[in-house]
Amino acid sequence: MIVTRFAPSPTGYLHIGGLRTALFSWLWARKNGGKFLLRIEDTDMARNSEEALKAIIEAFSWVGMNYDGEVYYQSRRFDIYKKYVEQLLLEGKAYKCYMSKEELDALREEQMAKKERPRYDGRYRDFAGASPQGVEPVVRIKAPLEGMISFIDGVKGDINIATSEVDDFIIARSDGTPTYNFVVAIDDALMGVTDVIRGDDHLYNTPKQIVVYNALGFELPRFAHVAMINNEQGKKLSKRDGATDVMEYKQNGFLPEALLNFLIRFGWSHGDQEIFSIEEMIELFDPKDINKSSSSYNLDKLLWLNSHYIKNTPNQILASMLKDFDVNIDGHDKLEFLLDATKERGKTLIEVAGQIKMILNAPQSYNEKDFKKAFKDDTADILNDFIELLANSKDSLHLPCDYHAVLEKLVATREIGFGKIGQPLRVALLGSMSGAGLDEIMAIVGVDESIKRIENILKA
RNA sequence: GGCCCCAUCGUCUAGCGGUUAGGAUCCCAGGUUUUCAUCCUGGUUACCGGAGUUCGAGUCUCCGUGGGGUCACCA
Repeated sequence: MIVTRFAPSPTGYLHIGGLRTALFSWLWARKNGGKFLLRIEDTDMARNSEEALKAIIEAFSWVGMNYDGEVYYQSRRFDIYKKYVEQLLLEGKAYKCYMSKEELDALREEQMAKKERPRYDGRYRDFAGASPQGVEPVVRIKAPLEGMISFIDGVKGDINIATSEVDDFIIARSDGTPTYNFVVAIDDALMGVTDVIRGDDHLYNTPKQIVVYNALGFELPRFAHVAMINNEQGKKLSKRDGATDVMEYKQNGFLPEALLNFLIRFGWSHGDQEIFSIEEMIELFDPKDINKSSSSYNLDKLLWLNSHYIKNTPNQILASMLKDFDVNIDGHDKLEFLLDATKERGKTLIEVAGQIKMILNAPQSYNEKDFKKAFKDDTADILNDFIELLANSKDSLHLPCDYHAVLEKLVATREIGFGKIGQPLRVALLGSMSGAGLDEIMAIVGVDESIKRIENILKA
């Protein structure tokens, strides 16, 4: 069985890079009928935030990525890790190091001054003397001294890292709490994770974790390190790059399907296909198709995808999503017209909501340029004629085509072009010269409101 | 700086030794539309550089250059 996991640390919000690796992991598990687990890496008690944790879970729920079983919290598994520390100590695969933080810092500075790679010098590795007093020791694991640590990465291929790059790293702090690389390896092994898919900023953690796997006799999972998504300048994506928090996309009127579709195309593709439903993603995704190079984040494509998904979302569902954007049209008798007239005109739900508000609320003011452009000497005359025609056939006006017939009649009898009436009419109805179709707007707001809006502009 | 990874249109990418180097997005032009948007058609734009290997290289090798990652009692 395939078991994957997503293991964020609750130190900040879930950003799109994290969501993308989560998506990859989730898809791979779902495709294989396996399990996708969620584990919270909160071993550093000082840096955890309850709020961040909630935000991560909330983001998962918004995009519809469901994890299997309960959420694992590393902070609740300390006794497990402790047992393994004891075991390694007993077996001589780990040892206590009495070097103080100050000494360590001094060593590091010295090495840096000599332009050497900072690394622990192993001074307590084979220490047999009496325990120095006054220092709470840390526990370090014995990393191999010779050769290479090698593994096959599912994305990048063969990775070989010299053991000189991996020092005897700390697995338990002086306060007894375990550290990241130690617990990750234990948890992945204990949870039965078969495929570790994560950002390639973890590539250098992998040899360390392999040291732990080997020391404990655990079987290695497959690793797949996915290249980063950079910002538009090609630099590392950071909080400062604007909308990187997943929930911000929701607030900005993006659909989760659009976001997921957007993200899966970073580093993964299937021929020339651009649009993928969740079902297709599950069917087609394979980590072996992930490409090695990093990519740069760019908003244009997301906007395009979002408008595509908006256009293809059933009106009822759209209506319920629009509630978050100050538009409540549930139960509106012209709901279908309203959304058909606006959903093709907005790249985000915010824009669609704006279009709807423009239709539903009589204009408070008119776009000055449009007003000037639309209103000629005979415009008032034409609009008055139109009001009369509307009033006369008041009872038979229901559908957009009914209104269209009236417009055609006016154009025919007065022998004018559509623009003569269309442009000023649109300014009267919406306040500006661009927007939804005239017939639709009038059908939605009704005859009386349409007449009222025309009368209003005639008074202006 | 050491180590590791990467390199095709502005961006996301296809390509897997022989292609007029394809698609998408963006941008521009035209068409459709009473406006805007949608939609349709067309167009501009790319193999980082240099050596090899080969009859033939975007594709393989090496070097350079550029970018990224990583070097904690953070995760």
